[in-house]
Amino acid sequence: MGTLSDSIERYLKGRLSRAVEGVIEIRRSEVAEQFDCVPSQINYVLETRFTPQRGYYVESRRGGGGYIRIMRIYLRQKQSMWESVCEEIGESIDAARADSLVARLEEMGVLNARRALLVRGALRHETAGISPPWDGVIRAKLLKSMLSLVFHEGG
Amino acid sequence: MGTLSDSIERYLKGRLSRAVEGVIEIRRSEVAEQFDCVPSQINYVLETRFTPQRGYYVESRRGGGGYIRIMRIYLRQKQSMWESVCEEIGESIDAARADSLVARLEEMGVLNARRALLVRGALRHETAGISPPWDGVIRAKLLKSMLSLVFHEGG
DNA sequence: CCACGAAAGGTCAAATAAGGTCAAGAAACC
DNA sequence: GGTTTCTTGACCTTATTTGACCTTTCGTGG
Repeated sequence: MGTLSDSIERYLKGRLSRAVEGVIEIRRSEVAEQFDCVPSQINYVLETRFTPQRGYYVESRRGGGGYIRIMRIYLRQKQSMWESVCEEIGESIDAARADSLVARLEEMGVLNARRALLVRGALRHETAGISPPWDGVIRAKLLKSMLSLVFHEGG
Repeated sequence: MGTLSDSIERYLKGRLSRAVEGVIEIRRSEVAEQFDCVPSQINYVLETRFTPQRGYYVESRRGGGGYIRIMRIYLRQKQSMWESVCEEIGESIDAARADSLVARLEEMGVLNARRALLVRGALRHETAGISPPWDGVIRAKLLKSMLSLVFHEGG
């Protein structure tokens, strides 16, 4: 199912979710061997899927006894989360950053799969054919409006 | 029998109706091959027949392991209301018409008081300082995006 | 000390594998 | 006959995989 990168991503997230403290330490070469791929493939997965934008922090050390440490970053409570989300969106946001934000909110359980899809769909549909820099401005407005419904619903 | 596009549409809807969760993932090139046409034909079918207005959401990924994912949103009796609301909003809508639409949806129970307030707030806030005719266009996009979340929620 | 080699991980670019866009021409429909 | 919808193809953008080459760290023998 999916690409090699997807499998590695799933594997790492699986280990992370089972890890206390939300931190794991891996050997790049070991993971590469497990998935029968070149070591730099692991870097690729880390760079594309474990970014700060998506709520991960990665650090590493080279040399003998080297390692890669992956950390899950937990966010604050709902009230301040809405504020920080607004701040992150700002007056304009590009498609990639918007996507990462939606992915992160989905992983955090703020958006279920269905809503995440609707949000992504609306962002794409409503900004189609609009050229920079206005697409970013409109995307920001749409995102803030839709998420305001989600964050402020219920109690 | 209709056109090639009709056949492709029927084929995709057939697969969708048999899919659990109402989601399918296709390979554009594979479907194109099945119907012996160019790949971009698939895009045409998706753009013209699988729109949010009609209750479908499409997303895709390029590159290795790329795919096109199509989701059916079930609306039951609300489907026609959603369509007519979309039509009423159109590509642009002025503040007064937007307000009365929101009021009407609130009276009908589609929007509760809290949400109606959020929608009005977002419309006002996000179009403030934007001069005609763009305020109307943005208002329309905001309204459709927010209402899509409301209309398409639940099962 | 210090140099050096082994043991990590890092970088970058090429090759490959998708899907997207757009406009021109053809067909179907008033 | 004109308008709308469909079909095709040339060209574009993005994502993944692989490999050659680079840098950092640690331990050890001189």
